[in-house]
Amino acid sequence: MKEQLRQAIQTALKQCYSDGTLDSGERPGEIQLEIPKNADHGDFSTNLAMMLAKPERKPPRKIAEALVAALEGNPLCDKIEIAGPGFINFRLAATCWYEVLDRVVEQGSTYGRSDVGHGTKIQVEFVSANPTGPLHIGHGRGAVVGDAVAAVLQAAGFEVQREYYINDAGNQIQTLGRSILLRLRELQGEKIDFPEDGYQAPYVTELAAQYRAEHDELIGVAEEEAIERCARFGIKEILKWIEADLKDFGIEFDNWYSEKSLYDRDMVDQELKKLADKGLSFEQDDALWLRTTEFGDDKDRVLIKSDGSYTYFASDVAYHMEKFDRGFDRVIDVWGADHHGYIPRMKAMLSGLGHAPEDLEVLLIQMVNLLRDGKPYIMGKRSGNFITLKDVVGEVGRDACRFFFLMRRCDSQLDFDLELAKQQSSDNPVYYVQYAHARVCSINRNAAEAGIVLPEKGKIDYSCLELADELALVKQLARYPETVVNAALNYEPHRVIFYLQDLAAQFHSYYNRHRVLVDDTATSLARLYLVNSVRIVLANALSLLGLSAPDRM
RNA sequence: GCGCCAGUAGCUCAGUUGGAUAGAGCAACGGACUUCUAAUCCGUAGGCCGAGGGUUCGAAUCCUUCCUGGCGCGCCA
Repeated sequence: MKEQLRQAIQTALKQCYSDGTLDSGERPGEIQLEIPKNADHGDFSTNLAMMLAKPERKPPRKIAEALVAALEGNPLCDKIEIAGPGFINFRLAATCWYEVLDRVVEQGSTYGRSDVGHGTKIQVEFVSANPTGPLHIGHGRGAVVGDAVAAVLQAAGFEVQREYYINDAGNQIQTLGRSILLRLRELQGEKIDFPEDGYQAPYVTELAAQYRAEHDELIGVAEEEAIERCARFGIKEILKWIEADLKDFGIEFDNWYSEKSLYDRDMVDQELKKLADKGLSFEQDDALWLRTTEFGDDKDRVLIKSDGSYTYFASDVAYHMEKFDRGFDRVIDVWGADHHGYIPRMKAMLSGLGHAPEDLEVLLIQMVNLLRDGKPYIMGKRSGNFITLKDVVGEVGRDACRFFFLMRRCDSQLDFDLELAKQQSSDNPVYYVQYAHARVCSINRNAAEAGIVLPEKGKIDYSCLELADELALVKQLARYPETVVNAALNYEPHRVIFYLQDLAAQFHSYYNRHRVLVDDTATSLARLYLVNSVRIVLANALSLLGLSAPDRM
């Protein structure tokens, strides 16, 4: 709809240039078309005349008049007005709008999908929590946002892979292995002085008990080997928990990528060598450094420590280089905001390799403050005093939890009060939206009972839909595809949530004001057609975000 | 000290990428169930968009200086 209008304006503009009405020769960039906040200002509005005022050195209203004259008689528009300082306001013909309903019905579950991505390959890496313990609520937010970003990108025609990066190499894995081993010895009757820096949480003891039940008892096995076996066992089991918890939350990955496998395949050395060959790294104080300061970082960074071991950064660099080797055009990382200090060095590394800065997009997920009854709930992995994601999903529910995380832009902090979320669950916004869907389903059941069959595409009398409420609903439906595209291009899935709330509100209002099934059959059929279009779009948007669309509530 | 994010109604947040009179939800107050599901709707009230300066036809939005809150600034992971 919007694009058709844009085309028409483009044509009018060309005409003005060719007949000399406009003569600066300076062409504007993209024509900006927006939906005015105030409905009196029409369906669409453009500031084109004001943009041209300067290069043309003519008053904006004069330019607007020329453009309007060139648009005269266009079948798309009912009314074109010049307003304010030089806005051109368009009111589209009602028949154009009703075609949207046919489009929704025809496309069904694919309505809202587009191809603006042209199959560009994007990888979204998210969660990537260390496999040293269960997921907590902060991971949950990153998980939902990452999943939803991937989903809107897919809907907009990008080719998307969801990946989880497993940090299964490094010190924290040693710590996990040692912690399990010590608990195991404790279970075997040894008296153990459990270290401060070990993982103290009860699940470590559970893992030890499970290990004891499934394997031999590691008596007489060398310390280092014993730790290694415990660590591998722990990672394997914990990853099972993580995968299961995510699945219960509606999140599945296309690929689980192991950090350790980078070392096993000698990828880290290979990628570091490429950097060295390009002169991007240097040796100093027995360590190997990456020259990130040349590309905007405030400090050079160590890749290999003076003791010969690799930093976490080294494997991260290799990992990201390898992502592009795998053929992705763009890479998105979803990180906790506390890692933001890492961005400059990662971008510096990529610039050094000739990538554009926007090839890597890092989405920072701000902290989730977990509260219970308004009081902060302090969590620490070691203390064992934490509520897992699984607990929260079980307590609040999957839909409510996902909805809550998607309601805000990810770069603002979020208070999550467990009691509040539970207590409010009856008037939680997610139910508001789902209720709209259930209501249409209910109308459908009543219609079926009365022997009224939902009309096929285009088989209704549009003149029955003359209420302002009805036209407004149709216009809202028309906006859905554009909403998805904007959510994708800006990595902002919350736009879809707000769209859903707006659509549901309009529907509820309409429902309360007018009956769908009335005495006049033609009107009933037309309205049934309309509300089912609403239902399709609600269902599409809900499913896009991994939310259910219940038939009854 | 330096950097990143935020500051919009009493509370929680949107704000279509610089547009016209800044919007929702909750909380408050007043109404609507004999009618397709009241988990709903209608109405009232609520604002110096953290503060100052700048850019222009036009700023919550852009630039700048401050203020407040959160988070970072390792040869840790």
